[in-house]
Amino acid sequence: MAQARDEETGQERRVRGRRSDARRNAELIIDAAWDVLGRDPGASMGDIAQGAGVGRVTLYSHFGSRPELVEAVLAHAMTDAEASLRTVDLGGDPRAALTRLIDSSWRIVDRSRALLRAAQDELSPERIRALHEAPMRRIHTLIERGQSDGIFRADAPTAWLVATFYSVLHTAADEITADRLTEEAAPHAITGTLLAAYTPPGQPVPDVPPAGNR
Amino acid sequence: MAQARDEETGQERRVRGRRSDARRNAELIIDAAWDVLGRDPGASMGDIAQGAGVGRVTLYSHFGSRPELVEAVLAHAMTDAEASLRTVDLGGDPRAALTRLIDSSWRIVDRSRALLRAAQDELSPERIRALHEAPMRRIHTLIERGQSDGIFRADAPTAWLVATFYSVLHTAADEITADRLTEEAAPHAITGTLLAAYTPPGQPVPDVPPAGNR
DNA sequence: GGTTTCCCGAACACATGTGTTCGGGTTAAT
DNA sequence: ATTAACCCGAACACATGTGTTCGGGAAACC
Repeated sequence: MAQARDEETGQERRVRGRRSDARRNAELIIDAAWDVLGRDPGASMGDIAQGAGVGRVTLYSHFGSRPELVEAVLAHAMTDAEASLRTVDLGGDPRAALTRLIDSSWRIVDRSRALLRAAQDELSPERIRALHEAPMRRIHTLIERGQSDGIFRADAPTAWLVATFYSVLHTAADEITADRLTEEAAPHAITGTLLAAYTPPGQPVPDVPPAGNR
Repeated sequence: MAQARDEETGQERRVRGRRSDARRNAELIIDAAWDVLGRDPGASMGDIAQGAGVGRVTLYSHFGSRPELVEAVLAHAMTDAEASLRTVDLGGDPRAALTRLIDSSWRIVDRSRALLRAAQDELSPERIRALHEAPMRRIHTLIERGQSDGIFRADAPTAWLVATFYSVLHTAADEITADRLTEEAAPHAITGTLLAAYTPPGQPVPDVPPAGNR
């Protein structure tokens, strides 16, 4: 009794005895970790504590180890992403839906790229994939619908098209970082590439819809 | 005088006084590093020395630091890749040429993926890109030709299509590692995706040519 | 066969990070 | 106002890695 699932970490904690400043600090730490790891995937626990304006000991009282913290941060980021993607209408024409999804996804991917790298150094691939599950399911479902409608190519597994989706988004993020792609040009490049990649053989590649009515 | 560019590292070394076992050890070390780092990007200098059947001190007498070694290994791998790609005929129909290029590239990418990760932890992005220059130029040239022939889409920068090429190849490698894609299915998936992604808007997506006459 | 070059284990100095313990001080809760 | 929960600097133990020094022994070169 007197237990509940913590909304962020999913870990069980006593709620009765949890003081308000402790709860606030846990959030400060997660936010700081998101920020610091987002800039430098190799940042130390000390760096993160400092970023949160908190002692290193305090940090360890909330998150027992580095992997534990990284996992909490990634989970938090995925929850955020899910919340943002939930507002996107994935109905109607699959191609239009895909375009909308890209528009509201690519910045998120861009921002959490370094964090993902930190996670890859600390967490197992299975764990990372599990944490990605919620947002990934949205994409998977959309692509699957497009495939059964004959709009997206069905001669490749859905999982492959999903992997391609992430791949292109991450590539765009890398190209932006390297200053070979501007933020303005990114959505057009991504959308054009993916709409084409998803077009069934024999069918014409669609034009990228203009930045309006999305 | 009495100096020459070392074929592998590009570094200057006295040639006159270089004993044969020393030269052989340097090669052993590079080979071992390729192998060990290819399995674990985080492997230590000690691990690599052991893999080469050589003392750690000997390793340091050949490569002054970890970044120096990693750079030499990556350079060696790129030279190898170049040699392999040089045999590919990139003339004729750009789509057919692309297919041939993929067929002889994707395994190489698959095998040097972990090494690339090691390099990313040690070398600057600019340095890594510079080392990739030779093989990348082949792809760049081919894509550019396809674009000016109207076969590949020209509404995106050549650099973006090149980035997409690498991206899809690396994704396939990841999917193979995760057992979500078989080695047999990989070439078809990669080729199908890239041929489609490169098709100009309005034109039909080509079928993937069968595994014959390449 | 003499000389130079190279090998390489042992040991060292150093840096950096993780995770824990201690103890006094602070703050939220009732 | 009292109590229990929490903060947090300092110090510690530990692990792991890098790069260097030393010195005897082995191998290559002429």
